Amino acid sequence: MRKPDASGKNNVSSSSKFRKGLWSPEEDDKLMNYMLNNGQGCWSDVARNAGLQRCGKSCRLRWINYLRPDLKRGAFSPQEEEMIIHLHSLLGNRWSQIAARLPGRTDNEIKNFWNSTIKKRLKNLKSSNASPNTSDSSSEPGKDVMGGLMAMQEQGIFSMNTDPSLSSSSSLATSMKAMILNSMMDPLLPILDYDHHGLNSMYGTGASGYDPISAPPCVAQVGVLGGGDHGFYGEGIFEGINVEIPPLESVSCMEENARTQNTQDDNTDKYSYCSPVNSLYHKTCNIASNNNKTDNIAADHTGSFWQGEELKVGEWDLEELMKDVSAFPFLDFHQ
DNA sequence: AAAAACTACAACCGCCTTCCT
DNA sequence: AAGGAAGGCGGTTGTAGTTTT
Repeated sequence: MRKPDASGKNNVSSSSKFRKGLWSPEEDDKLMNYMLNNGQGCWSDVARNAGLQRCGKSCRLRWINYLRPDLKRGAFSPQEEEMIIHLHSLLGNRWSQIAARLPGRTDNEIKNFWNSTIKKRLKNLKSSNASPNTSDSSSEPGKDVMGGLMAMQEQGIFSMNTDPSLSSSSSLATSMKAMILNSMMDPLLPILDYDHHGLNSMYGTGASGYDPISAPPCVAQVGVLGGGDHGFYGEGIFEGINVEIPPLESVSCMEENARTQNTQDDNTDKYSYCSPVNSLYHKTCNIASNNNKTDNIAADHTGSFWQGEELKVGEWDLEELMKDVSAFPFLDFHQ
């Protein structure tokens, strides 16, 4: 942390007229009062009009990460932890999108939490789970995966639904377990990159190039770890389950819905995206008011997930997915 | 008790996208 | 269409506080 400058004289670099470093209580008061009285406008105007020697960016950050009244304080709950792990397995390091689904939490907070706590925990888990006899794990990754799931379940990271009717008869469930576990076990691999085990990036077209933003839609053939060598798309068929996943911003068809919802929400507090889950998508639209198409995915309630035999571009609906965790029978977020 | 090591997290930086002129 | 300004985001840094040695 940087030292706050109580005098207000220092921390103003000679090359910039703006103050840097920790915010003093006086600055916080100024910004808070201004925001509560005037609301958000152009951030550089906010800084100027509030009488702050800060750049607009700094004010924005301070407001979003610290002063906003709807922020939750305190430690993450176990449920939030589970949610973060789960969302990270789906979204990678897209902290803002993860934060948008955790009311009252900021991307910075989640990012810090991940880097300081979860990442370490998973790393420890991974090393403790790595048995001395590792020869089998490379040839039978599925075993490794299930072992890891068990270990994480024991440590309370999440619980597995052990109902055999759900876990053993469903190749999809098995595949999803493996997918999520893989990303959990190695947080450095954003989603999947299991070239040699039949899994590959769900998003990218390259073997290891994870770029969900630029990558075109691809067909992810959900298979079981330890399957063939053909990767996650193309010719490799594992269990005949094809899931076409669009890049997250391929949602032009959703924007109309988002706009409609925005209209309804015009009178709501634009800064408050702390809301009940069932209205989270409304708020997400507001937060995404700057045409953040990615977040608008969350606004689509007309899309379907796992409903059709083949999902089309634009039907990937993460919010729907998150809303109904029963889509993931192997994960129990309500323990 | 003091020093070293570690942890948590606020804030900055730089890049990218979007908006406006 | 081009260019600049502003906003948004993820990565990284720096340090106060805590724990360990």
